[in-house]
This record gives sequence, C-alpha cells and structure tokens, in this order.
Amino acid sequence: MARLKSEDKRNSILSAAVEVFAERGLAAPTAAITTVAGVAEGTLFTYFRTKDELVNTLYREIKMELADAMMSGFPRKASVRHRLQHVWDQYVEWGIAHEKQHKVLRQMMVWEGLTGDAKAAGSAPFVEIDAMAQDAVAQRLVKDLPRPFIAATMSALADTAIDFARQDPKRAGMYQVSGFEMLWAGIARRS
Amino acid sequence: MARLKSEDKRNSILSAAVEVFAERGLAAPTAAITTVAGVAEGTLFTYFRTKDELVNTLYREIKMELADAMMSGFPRKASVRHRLQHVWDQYVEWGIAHEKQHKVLRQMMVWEGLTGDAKAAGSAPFVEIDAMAQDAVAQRLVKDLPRPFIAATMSALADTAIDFARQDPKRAGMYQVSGFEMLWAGIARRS
Amino acid sequence: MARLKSEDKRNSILSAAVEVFAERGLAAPTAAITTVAGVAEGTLFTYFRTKDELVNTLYREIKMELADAMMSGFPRKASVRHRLQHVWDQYVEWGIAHEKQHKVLRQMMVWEGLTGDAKAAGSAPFVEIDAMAQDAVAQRLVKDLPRPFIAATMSALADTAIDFARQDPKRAGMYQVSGFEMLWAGIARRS
Amino acid sequence: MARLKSEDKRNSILSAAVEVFAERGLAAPTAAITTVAGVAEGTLFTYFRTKDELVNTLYREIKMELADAMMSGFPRKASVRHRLQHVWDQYVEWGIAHEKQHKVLRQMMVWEGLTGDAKAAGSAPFVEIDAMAQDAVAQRLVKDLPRPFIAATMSALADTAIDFARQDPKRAGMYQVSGFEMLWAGIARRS
DNA sequence: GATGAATGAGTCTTCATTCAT
DNA sequence: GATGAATGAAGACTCATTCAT
Repeated sequence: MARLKSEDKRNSILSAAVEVFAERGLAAPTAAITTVAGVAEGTLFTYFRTKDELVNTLYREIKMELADAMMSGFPRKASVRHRLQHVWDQYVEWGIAHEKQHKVLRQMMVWEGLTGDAKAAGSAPFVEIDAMAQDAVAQRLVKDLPRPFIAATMSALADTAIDFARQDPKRAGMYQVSGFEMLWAGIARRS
Repeated sequence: MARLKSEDKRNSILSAAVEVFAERGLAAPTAAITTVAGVAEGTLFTYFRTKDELVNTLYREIKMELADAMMSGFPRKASVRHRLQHVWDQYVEWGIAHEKQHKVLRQMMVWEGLTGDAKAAGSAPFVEIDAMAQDAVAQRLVKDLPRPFIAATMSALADTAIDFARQDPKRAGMYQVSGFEMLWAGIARRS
Repeated sequence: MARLKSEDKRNSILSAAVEVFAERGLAAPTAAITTVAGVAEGTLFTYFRTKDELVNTLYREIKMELADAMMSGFPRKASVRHRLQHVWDQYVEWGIAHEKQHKVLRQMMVWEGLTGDAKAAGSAPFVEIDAMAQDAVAQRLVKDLPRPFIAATMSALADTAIDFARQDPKRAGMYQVSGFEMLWAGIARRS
Repeated sequence: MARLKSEDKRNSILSAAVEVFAERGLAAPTAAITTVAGVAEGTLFTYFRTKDELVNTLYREIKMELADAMMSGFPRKASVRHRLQHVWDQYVEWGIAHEKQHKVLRQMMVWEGLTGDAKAAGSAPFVEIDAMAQDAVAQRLVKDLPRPFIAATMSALADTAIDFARQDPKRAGMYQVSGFEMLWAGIARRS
C-alpha cells in the first residue's frame, strides 16, 4: 500500500499557515508556509488542491476550535445573561490567547474567496448559541432585533475588546468586563 | 505650455481605484485601475509615484470626505447625546450611500502599508469628535472608559449597522436607529 | 518667422549629457539629461531625433574637442619623437582635465550603436597624426607595424596613464612620462 | 527526490549569458538569455537570485577560466622574460579563442555593479603573476614602476593585440608577437 | 507519497518618444 | 519652438502549480 497522507504533515501545514498568514497576510506565498512547516513546496498541494482550498479549510478549522472553546463548560441551565457572558468571556479569552488564529480569522472573514460551504460549516457549531439568542428574544429578555444582527454586534464588540486587551494587556480584564457590560446594556430590555 | 497635470485625470484614477479596490481588493493590479480610468498604464505613475502612494492618498481623501460628511451640520451646542447621534447618523448614512468608499476604507485600515503620515492626516479631522468624547466623559454622562475604546466601539457598531443596512435595505432605518440605541445604552451612565 | 533652434539649448543638452553619462552610464534616462540641462523632456527631441542620435552627435563633438586639444601647438617641423610626444602629452592632459568627456568617450567606443558615419567623422581630424605615423614608418624610425595598430596601442597606453593619473594625482606626472617612455621604447627601432 | 538543481542547466544559463551579453551588452534582457539557454524565464532565478548576481557569478567564472588558461604550463623556473611571455601568450591566445568571453569580461570590468567580493575572487588566481612582477622589479630587470600600472599596461596592450588579431586573423601571430615585444621593450631596463 | 526544480502568466514600474497646449 | 503629460512596450522578478525523479 502506498504511504498514507500523514495527519501530522497536514497539521503542520495548517499551523504554519496560521503563523505565516497572521504575520504577512493571506497574500503570503505558499512557499513561506511550507518553509515554516518544514515540508517541500509541492507537499502542500497533495494536502490541499489549491491555496484557496487551504484557506477555506483553515477557516473551518479555526472556527471549530473557536466553537470548542466557546462551548466548553457552557452553563446550559444558567440565566440568559450568564450564558451570554460565558460565551463572551470564552471568545475574548480565546482571542487573547490565540492571537494569531484570531487575526487570521478576521482576515478570512473579509476575504472574497470563502466558499459558501466553508461559511456554512463555520457557522454550524454556533447553533446552540443561536438557539439561546432565539430563546432570549422570545422571553423578551432581549430586544426584538434580528438574531444575526445581535450576533454580529456581539462579534464586533468582542473583537474590539480583544484588540484593546492585546495592545494594553494590563487593562485586559477591564476591556473584557466593560465590553460585556456595554453589550448587555445594549441588547437587554430595560426592566 | 504642455497639458497640465489635470485634476480631472487624477480624480478619475482615484475613483477608478475605489471602484476596483472595492471589487477586487487592494491587491488588484494597477492596470485594472487605469483601464477603468480610461488612461494608459503609465499615466497612473505620473500622478502617484507608486501603488502604495496611491493607496495612501486614497486613504486620506476618503477620510476627508467622511469627515466632511460627519461634521456637516454638526450641532455644536446640542446635548452630548444629540451630537453623538448626529455623528452616528452621518457616518451610517455615508457608509450606506458610499458603499465602495466604505468597503475600501475598511480594507485600508487593516492594510500594513499605511504610512504614519497618512494615518495622522486621516485622523486629524476627527479632533472635534474626540473633544466631544472627552467632554462627555468629563461631564460624567458617559462611562469612564478610555476614549479610543469608546471610539473603536462606536466604529465597530456603526460598521455592523452599515453592513446590515446594505444587505437588508428595507430595514436600513431600523439598523441605524437600534444600532445607536445600543451604543448609547452601552456607554451612557445609568441615570 | 518661427523661433530658431537655439544653439545655446543644444549645447546645454550636450553638456548635460556628458555630465549624466559620465556618472550614470549611457543607459541613463533622457529625462535625467533634460533635468540637468534645465529644459523640458520633449525639448531634447527637437534637437536630436532619438537618444541614439544624441549619443552619436556627442561622440563626434567630443572627438572634435579632443582633436583640437591634441593638434593645438602641434610642432609640425619637430622630430618624430617630439611630435609624437606632443600628441601624447596633449591627450593625457586632456584626459585628466576633461575627466567626464574622457569617460564618456570610452563608453561610447564600446557602445554598439555608433554609426559608421560617426566613426568616420570622429577619426577625420586625426589624419595629420596618421600622416605623421606613416612618415615615421617610412623613415624607419618606427617599427614596421600597421598604423592602426600603433594608434590603438598608443590609445591604450594613454588611457591607462590617464586612469592612473586620476586615481593617484600626486604621481600624475610620472604616469604621463613613463607611459610615453614605454610607448616610445615599444615602437621605436633600436638605433 | 525531485530533480536536483542541475549543474548542466546552470551552465547552459551561464553560457547563454556569455552569448547574449557578448552580442547585445550587459543590458540584454534576461528573457533573451533564457531563450538561448532553452529554459523558462523563471528558471534563471532559481539559479541566480537576481540579474546582478548572474553577472557577478559570470565574472568570477570567466576570470577563473582565464586564470586556468594563463597558468597552465607556467614555467616557474624560467627567466622573467619567459615567464612573462608565457602569460602574455596564454592570455592573447585565450582572448582569440574565447572571443565572447573576452568581450563580456571587458564589459564587466567597466560595469558598476561588480561586488567587492567578485572583484577579490576574480583577482585571487593572479597572485602568482603579481609575485613574478614583484620579483622582476626587485631584480631590477624591469623598470621601477608601480606593479598595478605594469599590470594594467600589459592588459591594455594584450587587449589591443587580441582585437587586431580578431579583425585580421591572418596576421594574428604578428600582433601577438610584436605586442609582446612592445611590452618588453617598454618595461625592461636597458641593459 | 515527498521533493523541489521548472514553468510562464502576471505585476509594478521605467522610459523613449509623441503630441496637445 | 517649448513644454511636460500621456503613452505603452519592455523588463526584472514573483509565485501558484505541475511533474520528473
């Protein structure tokens, strides 16, 4: 039997890509990636047909990691506010801890080459969060706004908090906390 | 005397650049720009020494247009909330009306080639807004947060509102209004 | 009547060309020449149809200046050795004093664009020297070698002397004198 | 393993460069070289990072070949005159036999892009000749002139002899012989 | 499967020359 | 005639992708 494609090699390419894209943007040459990955230039193309496919795959993988991080320890039974805060905290903390992944993710989100597939696969793991949002709206705890708009708002605020936490690590906690307060104040109904 | 460097031609190159960058990203070839502008490839380089210089110039120009839009009719004597809302509304409306400029601006803001000069020139016209923010914090109308953080939050929320208004124009007004309400609820002190 | 082409302008272009070619080689852009000459880019082309024509013209002009220098005070009636030495000294001194012209001349001599015309015109003023050489060979003062070979040898030695005099000006006189001695020893018949 | 960078291909590029530079000057396009070499345009750049590097490499290689030619059969124990004549003959014969290399070498010697490294590497193989010259001066066989001046004179005369031998091949031997006689007469002390 | 040399289309930029003013 | 902006054909170099080994 022929040698099997090695999961290891695939993974080194993927993490090299994170490294390189974070530092040099998505326009970085594939050769830079293979160098960092310690494989030959051609090897990349046995694991990913094209550079675009690599990026799309990477998008999915990072989204999955992020979803894992966000859902780990999700307090299914807590109040909406607590559940939302859990999600917020996990995202912000992940963004700070995984600076490169976060940077690359943001580049990919404004990249014009993402396939519909990748987008769908990337958002799949967030169904539970969406369910929570739906629930919250239904319970009239949260303003009656389109859910995607709420989600986007949350993302935007969290990314901002992450950026500031990175630049000014001493006040990271403050950005994280007040970001969430702003979010909650913004979307919760006044009691 | 020979043909003078025409302001017109410079402007067609600049608007062609907006067109092309909005559609194909900053990596679009200069030849695509000159084609759209209806000039020869070389002509671009009599107006801008390099592609980077073109992008930096474009950044400044768009920032100035945006500043003009945002400050036009600024109600200097109105309440903080009204002044803030004015700025918000103007920005969101500009972003909707000038879709391409807005897209390009966002690409340029994450571009690594912006010169310090361009950044400085681009933020200069916003001093008045910053003054307002400082004022608002001093008056304890607004939470005591770092001003750049407030500004970034506002940007992030406004960009989100613009995106949604674009995708779903029928509810554009709703996104604009509720976006601002979220912002205000988020940053204003509870009375 | 239309304005006449100005001899002045033509000359500033020609000397600017010397300046620029000496420093940057014959590949220097015509725009560099017009800048130094203080005229518009297009003006060069009303005096010289193409860049090649400019170079060919320059070749002729420098050759003429050189011939003037070499023949000035030529001691028609002196001995062969004295006449030859006069020519040698004048050439070497001209080369040292007109460093740029000399450099440019040497570049043009290995340039592939020189027209036959220019070459002919350039060598015309040297007939008298050639006559002297012919005379010297006939009188059996000088070895029986093809005259162009003698001329080329002299040029080569003189250029070498000029180069060393330029690099090491304190010993300029020594290079000039021993260069000539080498030439004479090389070509004169042993008595 | 993949195709290894082939010494053959490197060499065809290098000899194509000689071909092309000899005919069209150092300004010839790299594409002309790759066409002659029978490889793709990009291939040149896997062997030489830049065009300048190619030229510098070529300089070294030609200088080495020349040194080999000049030193082959060098009669270490013969008289100064014989040793010098050996060097002269070998150089002139090499120049005649390797017309293109000789032409290109002369262009490279007046080229402004040669690195110090290349110059040093190029002159290294000639130490033995320099030692001989030093020896000759010390023994008072040769006039007391700066060695570099003697070397340059020899070069200049040899290049002249080569040029004439090429244009007039029937008398090649005569140019070679009388060139050397002129050199020796020029630099030897009169006994 | 892995390797990395080979490929050639594509990119920015330069520059001799033209031509509207 | 003078000016200098306009032109577009090169030219050096890059890089995703292929393919011989």
